[in-house]
Amino acid sequence: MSYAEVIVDVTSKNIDKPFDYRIPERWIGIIKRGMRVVVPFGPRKIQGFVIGLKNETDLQANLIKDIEGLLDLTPALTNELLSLSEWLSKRTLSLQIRTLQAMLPSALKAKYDKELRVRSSDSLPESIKTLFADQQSVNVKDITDSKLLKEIQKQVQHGNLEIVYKVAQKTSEKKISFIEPMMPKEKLKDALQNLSANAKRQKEVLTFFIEAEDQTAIPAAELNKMTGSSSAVLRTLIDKGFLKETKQEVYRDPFEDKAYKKEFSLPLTSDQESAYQAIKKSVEMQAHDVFLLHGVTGSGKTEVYLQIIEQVLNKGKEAIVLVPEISLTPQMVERFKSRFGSLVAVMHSGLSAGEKYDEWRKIQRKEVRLVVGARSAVFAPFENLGMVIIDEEHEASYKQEETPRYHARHVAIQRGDYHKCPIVLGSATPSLESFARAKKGVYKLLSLPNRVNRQTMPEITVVDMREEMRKGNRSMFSVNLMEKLQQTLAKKEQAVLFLNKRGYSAFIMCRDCGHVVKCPHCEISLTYHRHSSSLKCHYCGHEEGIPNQCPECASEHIRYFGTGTQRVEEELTKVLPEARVIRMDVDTTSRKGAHEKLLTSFGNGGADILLGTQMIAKGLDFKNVTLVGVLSADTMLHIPDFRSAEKTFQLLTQVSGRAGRHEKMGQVIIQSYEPSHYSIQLTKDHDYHTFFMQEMQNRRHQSYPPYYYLAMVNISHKEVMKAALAAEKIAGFLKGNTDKDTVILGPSASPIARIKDRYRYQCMIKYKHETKLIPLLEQVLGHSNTENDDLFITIDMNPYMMM
DNA sequence: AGCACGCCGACT
DNA sequence: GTCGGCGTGCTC
Repeated sequence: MSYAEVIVDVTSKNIDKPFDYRIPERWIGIIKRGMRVVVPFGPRKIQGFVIGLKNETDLQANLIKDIEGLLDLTPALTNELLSLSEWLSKRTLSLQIRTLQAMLPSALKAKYDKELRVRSSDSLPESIKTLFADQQSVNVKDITDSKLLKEIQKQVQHGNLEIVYKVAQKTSEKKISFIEPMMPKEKLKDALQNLSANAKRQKEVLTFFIEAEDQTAIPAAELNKMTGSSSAVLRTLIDKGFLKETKQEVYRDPFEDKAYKKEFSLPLTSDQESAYQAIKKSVEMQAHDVFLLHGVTGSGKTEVYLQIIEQVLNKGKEAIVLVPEISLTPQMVERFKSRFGSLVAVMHSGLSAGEKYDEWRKIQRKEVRLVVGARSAVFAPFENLGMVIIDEEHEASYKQEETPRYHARHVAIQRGDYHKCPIVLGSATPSLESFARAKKGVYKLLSLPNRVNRQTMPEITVVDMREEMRKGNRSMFSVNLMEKLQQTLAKKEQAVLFLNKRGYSAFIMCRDCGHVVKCPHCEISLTYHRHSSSLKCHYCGHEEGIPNQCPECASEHIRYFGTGTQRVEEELTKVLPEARVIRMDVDTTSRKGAHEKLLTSFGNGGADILLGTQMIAKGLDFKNVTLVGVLSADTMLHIPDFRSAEKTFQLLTQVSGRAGRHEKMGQVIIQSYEPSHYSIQLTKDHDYHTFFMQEMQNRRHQSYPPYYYLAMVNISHKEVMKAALAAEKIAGFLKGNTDKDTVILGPSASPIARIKDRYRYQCMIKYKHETKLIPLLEQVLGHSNTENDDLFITIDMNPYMMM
């Protein structure tokens, strides 16, 4: 095979196809599909992925170029992942290079450098000679002086300078040096004698090796610590030929300082047992079944996962467990680590690029057989996959909101089909899509309707906040919640207070005219940042100072509104001064590890009340928590999203589930301004089924999923008119070319009408069977950013974000 | 996406 | 005359 088909690292529509390259003689048989290579592309050099090998090419011999470098010795992508990338590109309408990159840790992304080298220094001007005074090559990026750049261009043309294009990967293996003696002890003793009298440190190092039991290599850092030496001293000894330095690759271990107690299987309840048996059967038959494990909060889904994984591993296969933003649930990691020890790799957003890379390599090298991770872990390069488990399958974070806009559930099922293995979706509040499929028999439904150890579900009380208001209570705590908080504190038990974050980020408002400072580039109000004492835009990064007077009415009565949690905390200390409160929000958890620290502290009884947003809704399991308060249940009901009721129900159920998970009975207070809304009432009754039926009716009437599929076309342009016009045209085109039962909504201005000075329009497509849709949308996409038009079009198949 | 080539206005 | 602006077109 002397030619390779290469997908090159260029994000452009017309480049998104395989380019043929000749494989140099020395690499024939070495270069394989899935390897990353360096190829010449036009005047530069770029990274590419080998997706195919062949003996012939249709290309003229004079046009073809040689592969110039190898970036992998073993393929970074398996054959399965290569075809998965092709499938995914088609489904999500994204460039194949984007899907290939999405499958790899960001450390493997290419880093490009342009360097200057001198070819002949004879006629170089002084300005350039000084550049090269103390170095062989100069990075073009470091040169900012435009005069100098021009001179350089001239010299390049004259052939006196040359540009060298470099390709490397972003982050590489971590290597540490090991030191070992170069000679037997006897010789070392001689060397020691001959050292000069004041070489104290050198003597200590040599003595160390003479006295050491064996002569094995020891990490330099450790050696330095033990002998009080330094790298300079070691360097000298190495240069003298007494010692040898070798570099060895090590893993960055994010869990280094943690010991995990080995834990064993717990006995299963009969519900758990029958779910377990059903999945086990499918594992044994190597059937590609999709299970929906519907288990109420506290029903022990995780234990089922753990035991079924054990089965999979025992069969010599591998497993992937997806969890939503895992860094938020250290308890979960702990359970997997303590059950499966070093067989587990962990992949989540809290890890550095290097740490993620190392975890990925453990998978690639088959050193682990199980991955626990967030969305992207669904691409773990296992070749003998036996199962994918998606915990909290309804979570929106499984949908990637940048290209490629894929849903991990979709990818998991596709992989399961390839490997002929079962997929398990678990949730207390399944997404409507999944539950509907389970009812239709497309997925297999398994139920865990009871909590383990026969605990009852917590008692939920809904408080009407309008009523509180009428009674003259203007605080954010209802009388009922206050009483319960006091009782909980008196009993030395703990409470969790949950605040729906939306609409509660810190902002600045004029008290006279109500003006809120907005971003000049986006249709969104600016967020107040205490540390920098400034206003920032979360969409474009715009930052400005805090005004002394209202820019609208010049009033000086400008008021700062803290984040919801800050305000609640303030009020809480006023009404319950004796309570110890831990607040968890973006402010208090931004530092690495802060999250876990706060949770551990709370778990150890370091506080009475845990106050927080979304991040405390999931996976927390504390014995002493008996009260859960939801301060404002309905803030999410009013966002422009057909899933808002579903999301509200899921979130409230999730939060309520934090109460009374162990021996002590739990209770939940939900405060609401719209207490009769079905998503709140049915949370109260723990009635998922009725909620499902009710919500399905709404979806049917409005032609939303799961009755229809969705696709969202987003159109943006710097000029309102051009954006609106293009949107109009696109909608017209789609209306004219789709089936009768396809509904085209819009175009309409996006809920956030402007971001980064670009006006945004959207157009939603609801369809049932639309075979022509993908090619149609490809055609639409073809008009993106052409003719230097500055028109951006993006398409989201199956959108979760309507903004 | 970059990068080079190429064709027109204002400068040492 | 030349420098340098950015429109156009190509990349195995």
